[in-house]
Formats: sequence, structure tokens, C-alpha cells
Amino acid sequence: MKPETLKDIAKELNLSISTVSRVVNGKGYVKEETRQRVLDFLATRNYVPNEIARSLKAQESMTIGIILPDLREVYFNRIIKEIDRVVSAAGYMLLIADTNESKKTERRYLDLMFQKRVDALVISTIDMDPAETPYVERYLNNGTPIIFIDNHPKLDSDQVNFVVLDNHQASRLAVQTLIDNGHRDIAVIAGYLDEPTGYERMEGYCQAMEANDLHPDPALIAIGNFKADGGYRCMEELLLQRDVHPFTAVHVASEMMTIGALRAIREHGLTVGQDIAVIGFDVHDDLGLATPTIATVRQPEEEVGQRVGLMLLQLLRPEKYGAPEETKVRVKAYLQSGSSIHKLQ
Amino acid sequence: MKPETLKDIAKELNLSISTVSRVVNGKGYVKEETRQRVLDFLATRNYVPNEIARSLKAQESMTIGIILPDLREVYFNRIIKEIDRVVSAAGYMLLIADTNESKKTERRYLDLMFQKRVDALVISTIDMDPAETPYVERYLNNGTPIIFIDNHPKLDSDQVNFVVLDNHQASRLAVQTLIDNGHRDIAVIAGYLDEPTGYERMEGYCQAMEANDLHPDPALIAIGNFKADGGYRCMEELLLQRDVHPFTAVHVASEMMTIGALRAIREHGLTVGQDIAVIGFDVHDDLGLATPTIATVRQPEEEVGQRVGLMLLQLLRPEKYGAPEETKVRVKAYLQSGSSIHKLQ
DNA sequence: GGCGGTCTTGCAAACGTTCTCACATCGATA
DNA sequence: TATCGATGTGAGAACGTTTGCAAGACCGCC
Repeated sequence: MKPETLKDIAKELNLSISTVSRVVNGKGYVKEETRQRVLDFLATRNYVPNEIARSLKAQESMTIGIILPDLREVYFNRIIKEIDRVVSAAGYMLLIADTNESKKTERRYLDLMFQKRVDALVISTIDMDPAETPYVERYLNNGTPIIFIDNHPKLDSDQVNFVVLDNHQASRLAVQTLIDNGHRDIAVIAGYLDEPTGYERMEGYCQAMEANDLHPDPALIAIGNFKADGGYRCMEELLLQRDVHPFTAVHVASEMMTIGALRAIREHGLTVGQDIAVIGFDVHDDLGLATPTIATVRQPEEEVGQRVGLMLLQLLRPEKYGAPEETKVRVKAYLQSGSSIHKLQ
Repeated sequence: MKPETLKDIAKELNLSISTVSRVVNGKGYVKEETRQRVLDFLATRNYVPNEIARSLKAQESMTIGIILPDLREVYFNRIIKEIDRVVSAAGYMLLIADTNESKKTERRYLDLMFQKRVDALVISTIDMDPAETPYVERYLNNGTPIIFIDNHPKLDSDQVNFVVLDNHQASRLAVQTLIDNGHRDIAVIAGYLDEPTGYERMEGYCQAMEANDLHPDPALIAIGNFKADGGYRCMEELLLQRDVHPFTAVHVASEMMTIGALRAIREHGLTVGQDIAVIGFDVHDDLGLATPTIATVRQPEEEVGQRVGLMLLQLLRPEKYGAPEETKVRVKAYLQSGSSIHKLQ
């Protein structure tokens, strides 16, 4: 019933625990004859080393914690998959938790994972409060590396590692694409400006406009809530005043807001990619269901995952993987074109 | 640097380890005065119990392993999220691994998770081979519960628990929906018939037809490979012989095949929901991007997750959660209607 | 034949808990 | 005052590993 231990094996073979251990781990002196005897015997049994005991002794759990606000987001899954691929090759496994967007749950998991003594932590936090720092600090004091993804707390210790999207570049890329297609009157639906994500994307829009000697018209800037209803509402407002403040294209700065904006355009009897060009942000339509196909800027999830994975290994085993060159990484978005953008002129 | 231990605390307070342990765990006799003294001291420090040591002593890891072929499938994420929600309330955490559809990797993870002594295992296996059984048997011999999801191995011990979709009912529901809309000449694109998933859905199609006194025309049955290209190819074949073997509707028995079939129809210049009615299987278009919206039967992922979560707790702590009533569960699919089905007559 | 090296093996400590047991104290009861 | 149960505390074993150390066997060399 209960798994066999080294002790059981040793007793049956009339050997000491140490000797059997040495055979199993293949380190230390063992007479070839003895080694074979142990190996042969082991083949007939079902011994599996107890990793928990090993962890206790070695003071490392070979486990990496991942805390996320919502596991259902495709975005995170791709990242996790890559992280798993990279770190599992080095023997690490992933302990994953979904906080369901709750700060309280996030803290609870931060606690639980520390109890479990994860060797490192990857987190997409929703809690930028200084109040959280004690929870995070425990890890840092303990020398346990943390990598933030998706966003990162203001606190700017050099112990804070992150891999996030270059929001400026992403929105710049989106707007520039519209401009390259001949659009000049470009609206933007941004997210909350007090969140870095919202603010930076908005800045990216301005940067691209100015780089092309276009002046962002304040009336063409709408502030949403990152959700579909916000995107819908913003688009409505823009459309209602379109005769006064005309525009031929719009950049929507999040996936869900893009969904809402598309619906608003359709309901106004206008056609996307014909009357109005739309470029979204991080729209996932991998099944290719949308018509017209939605042009969007996307983050390279695989790259993020691989970067995080590698950085983890480098932080955990610098002697083996080398010290990480850069621990604050902003990855570049890429353009996924689609027929939601029509050429102008 | 290194986390404090009970020993450290005990020494500083001039108490024994046992006493401090009793305070921390709130069990056993401790004088109120002592208790306060310990608590006060603890508040100034950063002691976090070492769960690894606890696990070793208690012979349980408070950890549940989850092995999946591809973490990116939305389907799995919803299930995981629910499982996490349910079992985390009881103190369990999830150890998740992505086998990337590789049998070899699956076995490796089966091994690794056993080393880590997970208290239970949830697996969507791609390996029905008897050759796998030794890996699975280790768990069973050890009394570690396993719950299969998505599919389950032929081996029919009563130790084999599962929560899967009722494929018969699902395809029956799909076909019946077409019939209810007036369609009588109904084609089906099935998956591999040597896989239970493919076979059962196909049977469901036949059952619904016969229940309505319709005779499935063998020429209207196409066998795909569960992938988009298979769906495309099958749809092509059906369309090419449509004058000889006419049909007004088709049921496609998997998500990716549905995508392929839709493309084929479009490329033939036909309109879905007008020339041909389509009902898919497990098509995820939660963003609502498709036009027309795709009617589909779907599995209730949340229900699956909750069932699995509850069953886990019941298997792990029957004294607390009661013994599970049923350990072989087939959940019912539900209909998600869409404009890809037009009414006939 | 003694010496120094390489092998071979086992003992025992350590990792940080939990928990049984033994012992001590104390107030209440007979 | 002796006895008892309840209360309070600590010593130490146990969980299953890894590993430093010691002791002995074996070998070749001077």
C-alpha cells in the first residue's frame, strides 16, 4: 500500500540505506557487483524516490509558483505552456493558482506558496498596493526570485524582475499601421489612464501621431474601462459626434474593448474595413472566425514564456545557465494584419 | 536569509519546539500567558511554517497533480479554474503539467508527479495503451485517486474514476436541433471511429436520425481527423457529390473540424445558415466574432470542473465530504444556438 | 612489512515538522 | 492528606532522504 522506501530496499538486500541511495543517485563509490545487485532488485520492485524528503534535505522544492488573476485568458496559457516546457527540462514543476481577480485570494496564495517553499515565483499581480509588499518581501528577503508578468509593481528595487509588453511600441505600431494605410483622422479608445497599461498605450498613440506630424484631436480620444461595454460606449460617443469630429480609423487599446467597439460600429449600420478601419489590441481570433478578420497588435506570448522560463533558470542556477543579462524586459508587439483596415485614397 | 524555523523561535523564547508548535497549530494545552507571549513574538518576526517538512511528517503533500495534452485549450482552462476554486478551499494546490500531446512526456510527468507524492491526480491522457498501466498502476496500488477527464482508458477497474462528456447525448442534441428546424437530409463529419470520442458522437448522430425515422445515408457520413484540414476535406467531398446525395444541414463533430468545414462552404460560394445549416461541436467563440454566429453543442466546462473538484475532495476526505455517489460521470452537453442554422419549410 | 592511496560500506546527523509520552504542577475532592 | 483529573511543558522519535566521516579491505610500491 504505502510506497517503498530506501530503508525497505536496504533491509531486503542486507545493505545500508546509504549504499542503496548511492546506487539510485549514481554518485559515490559502490562496487560494481553491489551496484548490479541493487539495480536488478530494484527492477523487480516499484521503488520511487520520495521527492518530499529530498526537498526537505536539499532545501529546494524544485517547484515554481505561478499566480494569475484568471486562468481562462488564452494569453496566460500560452505563456505557462512555454514556461513549463523550458523549466521542466531542468526538473522543475509548476504550481499554479488562479486568484479570480481578488486581491485577498492573491495574498492567500502568496502565503500558501511560500509555505510550500517554491523556488521561484511568477506572478501577474492585480495588487500594486504597498500593502502587498510584506507578502512579496518575504520572498525577496529569502532570496526567492520573483518575475512579474503582464505588469509590475511601482516599487523599483533591482530585485524586481519582469517581462512585460512594450505598450508604447505596441500602440505606436497599431497607429502607424493605420497611417501607412492612408488614414490621418484617427481616433483611439484607451483604457483607464491611471493604470500604466492604459496610460502607456495612450502615449503610444500620441507618439505615433506626432511622429507623423499629426495632431491628436482631444475629441477623438475616448477613455474606456478595458471591458466590452466600455468599448461599446466609447465607440458610440465617437460615432455620434462624427460629423463634427470626423475620423476614418480607430485604434482600440484592449481586446474586450475592441469587441464592444465592433458591435457599436455594426449597430450603427457601418461596415468595418470599409467605412471605418479598426485595429485592435491583443485580439485573439485564432480560429479565424471573424469577418472581416480583425487587424490587431499582439504580444508574442511564446516569446514571453520562453524569456520567463530562461530567466527563471538563470536566476535559480546561474552557475549552469549564466547570470541573466537583463531582468527587466519589455517585449515587442507584432502586427497581425486583417481586413478590418482598408486603404484610404 | 534562510526562513526561520520553529527551533529559532523556540530558542529565542526559551521554550521548547513542541510548545511553539502547539501555539502555531492551536492544538494541545498551552497556558494562556505563554500563548500570548509566543503570539506577540511571532507578530514581530516573519515565521512561515515549512510545508515540506509538514508534508513529510504527515505523509500528504496537499497537492493535486493535473496532466494535460495542451494547456492552451480553453476547454481545459475553465475546468482547471473550477477545480482550483473548489479544492483550494480545502487547502490543496495544483501541480500542472503540459505533455504537449506526447506519450513519452506524459509518462515522464506521471513519474515526476508520483515522486512529488501528489495526493491525487487528474489526467486527460492521450495514452490508452496497456503499456501505460504500470505508470498508472503505481498510483492505484498506492491508493492515490485518479480522475480521468475528457476521455478514459479502456481498463475498467472500479478504481478508474472519470468525468467525461456524454458524447452520444451531445451529438444527438445537435442533430435533433437540426431536425427541429426542419432539416431531414443531414450530413455528419465525424472523427476517427477507432477513438471512443469519434465513435460515440457518430453513434449519437445515428440515434437521433433513427429516433426520427430518418435513415442515415452512408454517403452523407464523412470521417475526418479531428483537425481543421480534415473538416475542410470532408466538407469538400460532401459538397462535390451534393447533386447525387443532397443535404441541407451538417453536424461537424469537433471544434477544429467545424472551422475547416466552414471555410470549405464559404469557398464553394455557399452561405452558412442559408444554403447549408451547420451545427458544430464544442466551438468556442466566446468573443462572438463569427458571422453568422455558429450554433454548437458545448460541454459545460464549469460543471465538469466542479464535479472533478468535489469528487477529489470526496475521494481524499470521505469522512469530511462524504463518499462520492458516482465516480463515473458523463455530463450532458448543452445547446448554444446561433444563426448558422436556418429554418427549413 | 610498512605505508599511502583508492575503494567499499555503514553509521549517524541533519533537514523542519508533528505528536506521543513522561513528568510536573495545581486545584478540587474524598 | 492522599488521590485524581485537568493543565502545562519538554524530550525525543519519526517521516525518507543525502552526505560527511570513519573504518576496514585491498592494492602497489619502496
